[in-house]
Amino acid sequence: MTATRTARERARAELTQEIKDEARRQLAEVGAHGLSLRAVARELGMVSSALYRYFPSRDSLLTELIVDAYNAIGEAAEKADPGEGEPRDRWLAIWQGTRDWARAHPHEYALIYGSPIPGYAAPQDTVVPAARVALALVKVMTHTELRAIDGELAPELRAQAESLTKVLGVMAGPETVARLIMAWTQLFGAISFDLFGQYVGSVDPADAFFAHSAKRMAEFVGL
Amino acid sequence: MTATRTARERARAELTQEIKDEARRQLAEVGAHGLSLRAVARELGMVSSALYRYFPSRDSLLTELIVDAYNAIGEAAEKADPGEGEPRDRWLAIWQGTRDWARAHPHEYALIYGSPIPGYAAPQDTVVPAARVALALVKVMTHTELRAIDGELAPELRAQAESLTKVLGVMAGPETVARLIMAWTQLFGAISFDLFGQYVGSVDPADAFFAHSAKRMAEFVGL
DNA sequence: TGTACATCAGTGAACGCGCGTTCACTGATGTAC
DNA sequence: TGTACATCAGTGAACGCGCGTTCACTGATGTAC
Repeated sequence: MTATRTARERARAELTQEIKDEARRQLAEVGAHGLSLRAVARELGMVSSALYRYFPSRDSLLTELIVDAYNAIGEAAEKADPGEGEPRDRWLAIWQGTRDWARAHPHEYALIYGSPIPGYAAPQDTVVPAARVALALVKVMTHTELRAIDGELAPELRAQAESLTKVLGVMAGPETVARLIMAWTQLFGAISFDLFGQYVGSVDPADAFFAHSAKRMAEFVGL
Repeated sequence: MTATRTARERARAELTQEIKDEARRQLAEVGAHGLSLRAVARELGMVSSALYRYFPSRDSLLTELIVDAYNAIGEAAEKADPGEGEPRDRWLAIWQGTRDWARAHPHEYALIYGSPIPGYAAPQDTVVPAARVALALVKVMTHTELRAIDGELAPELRAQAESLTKVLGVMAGPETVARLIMAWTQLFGAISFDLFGQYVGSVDPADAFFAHSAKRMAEFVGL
């Protein structure tokens, strides 16, 4: 009976989700290092050993949370992109959407863009989700007539840029590719500085400054 | 007897230093959250309660490590600055010096520029040391004829920039000040992305890319 | 210079706590015939 | 449709561990007269 088997499987999927949700909630309070299986189980009214039916270890739960967070911020970036219209407007929308998600989920953001967790090695599963925001930005530039930018590049950087050009399929010279990576760095640098408190005393609140950065970096990459 | 009293005080100062050094060493292995007073004491051949003669609590030890780290990276930036010559060269030297320190002390860097530690509130003591790198960059621009840059700024950002102009005593318009903050963000954004592994798959190793960023941001702020 | 006293560093035991993970188990859900 | 068996979810006790902090104490170092 497929229907009955599905019932058990559905229950399993639901509880797996509930465990992750509760873990995310606790993440917000105590951070990644403080996340405790026992506390999660307690909150769900289960005994701690029951969690091992769903996750083989604490690390595997953490890994799933990390992958989920990358996907969530990536999806936020993609959904913010109107997909048509002025490339510059699309670019700005993606910047805003990314920042909005980060501000709404500061601890999940810290989980993926903050300090690495010592003793924890990011598995291969995180590579593709981690690239989604960057790819959303690249996508805007792919179907666009870019202002050509020249510049001298060190041979090492030129090689890296040219290799990226192939992978990304972006129609741009190496200088532009390098600037694109700078823009990507600027995006997350600004979000991190804002969320981690470094702008206190200079541009806090950082909304206007962030919007300004988004514009300047659009120009900077030739949009 | 001043000499004798000094002996005891010197012993105290030395042990305080040894405790901090050992704590720094362990920080590199287990991260801030994993730093344990008992482990530090064990390693120094003391009993854990003895540490309380030197630090009233674990948090106070952490605070000192944070302040020390800000001062160390600030000093690295200041020492890298030749103090004379072409402003652009000084700018590049400061960028390199800052990154070099960060790469040599990745965990101390993560302590100050990584995720905030949940439940830990940075005390006022960190504000001044935290500004040293930024101030080193500002200093280069203070005694320099800058290329004037115009641009539209949102009123909120304009007000923040003008207020900063006064505090920093920098001879530059608000657009330039905003760009300076972007450069500062770019500097630490790039270091963090490098150290935290986000450049793997694109510009790893990041040496050439970082040097390139330093140059482009120098131009960007008008140097 | 010598003695009585005060300060301070370091000890060792204890308090009370939480953690990840394993394991043998019970009872419910699902499967095969 | 009914029965025998297999799978799976969740239990509860236990293992072995480390943590921050307190407290009464001993003995050495420094101070005042």
